[in-house]
Amino acid sequence: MVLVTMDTSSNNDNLTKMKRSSPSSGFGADQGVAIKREKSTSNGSSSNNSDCENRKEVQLEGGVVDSNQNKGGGNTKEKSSSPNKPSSPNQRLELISFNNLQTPKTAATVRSSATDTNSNATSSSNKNTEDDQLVSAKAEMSQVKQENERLKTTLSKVVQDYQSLQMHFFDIVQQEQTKQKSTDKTAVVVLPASTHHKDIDEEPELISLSLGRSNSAELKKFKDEKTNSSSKSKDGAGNHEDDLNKGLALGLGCKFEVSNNAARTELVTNQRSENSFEELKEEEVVGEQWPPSKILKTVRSGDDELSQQNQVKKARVSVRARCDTPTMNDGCQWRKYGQKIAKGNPCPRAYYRCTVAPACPVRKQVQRCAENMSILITTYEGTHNHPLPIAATAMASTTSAAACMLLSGSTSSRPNFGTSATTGTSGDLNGLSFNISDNSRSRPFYLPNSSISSSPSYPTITLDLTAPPALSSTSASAASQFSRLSSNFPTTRYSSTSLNFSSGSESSTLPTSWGNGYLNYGNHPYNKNQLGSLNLGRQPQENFYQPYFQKNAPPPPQQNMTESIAAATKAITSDPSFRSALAAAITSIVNGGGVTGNQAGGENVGQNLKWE
DNA sequence: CGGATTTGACCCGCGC
DNA sequence: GCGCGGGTCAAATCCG
Repeated sequence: MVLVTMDTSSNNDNLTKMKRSSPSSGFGADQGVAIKREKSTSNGSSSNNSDCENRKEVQLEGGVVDSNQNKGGGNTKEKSSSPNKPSSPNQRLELISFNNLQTPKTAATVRSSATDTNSNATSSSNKNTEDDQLVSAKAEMSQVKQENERLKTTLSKVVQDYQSLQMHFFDIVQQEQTKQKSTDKTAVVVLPASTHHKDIDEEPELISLSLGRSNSAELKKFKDEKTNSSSKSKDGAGNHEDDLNKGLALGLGCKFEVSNNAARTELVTNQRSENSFEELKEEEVVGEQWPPSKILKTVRSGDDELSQQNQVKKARVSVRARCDTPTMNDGCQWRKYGQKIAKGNPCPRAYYRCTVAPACPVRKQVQRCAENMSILITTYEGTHNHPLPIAATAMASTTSAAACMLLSGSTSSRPNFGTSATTGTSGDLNGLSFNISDNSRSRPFYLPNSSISSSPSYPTITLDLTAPPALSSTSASAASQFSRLSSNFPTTRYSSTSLNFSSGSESSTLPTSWGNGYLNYGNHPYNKNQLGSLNLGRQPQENFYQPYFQKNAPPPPQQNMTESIAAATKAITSDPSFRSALAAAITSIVNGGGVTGNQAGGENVGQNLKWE
């Protein structure tokens, strides 16, 4: 609803898309109203109403309308010609707007009309007819009044929501501004993970989430920012209009630095957050003209890119899910380049490389769980440097955000997930267990096939979609097990995060259509074949959640990440049939910050959902 | 025939 | 230094 009130004209298409992609409602009146209005306008455009836009404004603005449009006998005529039950949404809109604005006048018109009719009546039967008409008109009027009241209530609620969100946003901006000033002026000291019990308000670092986009564009900026870092840092509280955009630093590339040079990490993240919004704008302009990396590569030194890529590459997201097929169909195109028998697992491990773009660094490993062959463990590594197929956006955003979450937890910016442990953190977000633990130590406890996460130096986040939370899942039990042991290992270099998003009593099977239709805007040129083979069973739900979170999740700079997840998971758990809870939750983090979805080829719904 | 897959060889990091 | 294991390469093979 915020979307509608903020920028009605520019988001019509998005609303249409959202409506198309969200056939099921259920998240409250706001969503329902948004859909209803959009439906009305879209229908109006297809019918004989050329002024549907005006009519929509009438509704949204609550009564400022050209009186010539609705007053007088035209309205009366239209009203009387229409049945009590509007035959179409458009007609209903007419009634609503008419009633909204012209109720007294129209009532008077009706009455006077009735009076005139009475005075001119020559027979009792004729008079009775007029009385019937009058009664009918009054009944209709009361009905419309009721609807008008309902809409007014909805509108006021929308305005209220918008204002509260706006206030929330400005608060966040102010906080970030304050933090930025302090961090710019002081040397950043990254505490060991064991000391990260501080409140989330003290987090000096923002999170840049990648949605599978190439980091080349951002890398360029990163480098530029890096070159200007000293001056900017000295400026401290300088003129930072861009500070307004802090907290929205959700870029399209996973830009976490997981390096030993923690200070650099801080610098990078701070600077990135400073200009991230500008980057988003730039990327919007660039649109689908991806990748500009070729140009940018010439500007950038190879070392920067390599190091950056390595840092990104180190973050891994492992997804455990039940799957009968050899690989999880995540919507992306992969080419197998190797296969190995890993130690401790009779099942071979397959290595895949993303082939959507020739130089895409993203790779994945696929291996069956040794203990349960029905469980497929897919480990993603790297960030896509190309626009992703629609079907792949969910997984990309999920893994990317999960990786960022992991990395944020492993660096100084550890979200306050429930109880904080020294190197292990666990929490419960609306029934979804969430565990952060030291990778190198927890693997033996957590991953049955620890070989899938080969290198202990890689921070790995594990998303467990296999076990119902009621039964203590492997990850949860392992993580809690580790939590007990974690105090023995106070130093953490990389952490491993386990997200158990199994919801309800359903032992979730693999959502083989990761995000297929998740952003369903029709046929996308990519992966038509894959789309055809995808399981469409959960599409409606997935379709719905993204717009919901995009619109409702507050802009989470990293301190709000936990809240975001909590809100997302709350919404998730409210729908027992929802199986792709993970994707939605992560997406809520990503999109809640107004990320432009360029990875989807510029067609992402969230593209226009920028906080202004 | 071109693209994808297979598979043995090779490289590299790590631990002993 | 050596062995082990993970990861990658690239030639061979397969397949549509």
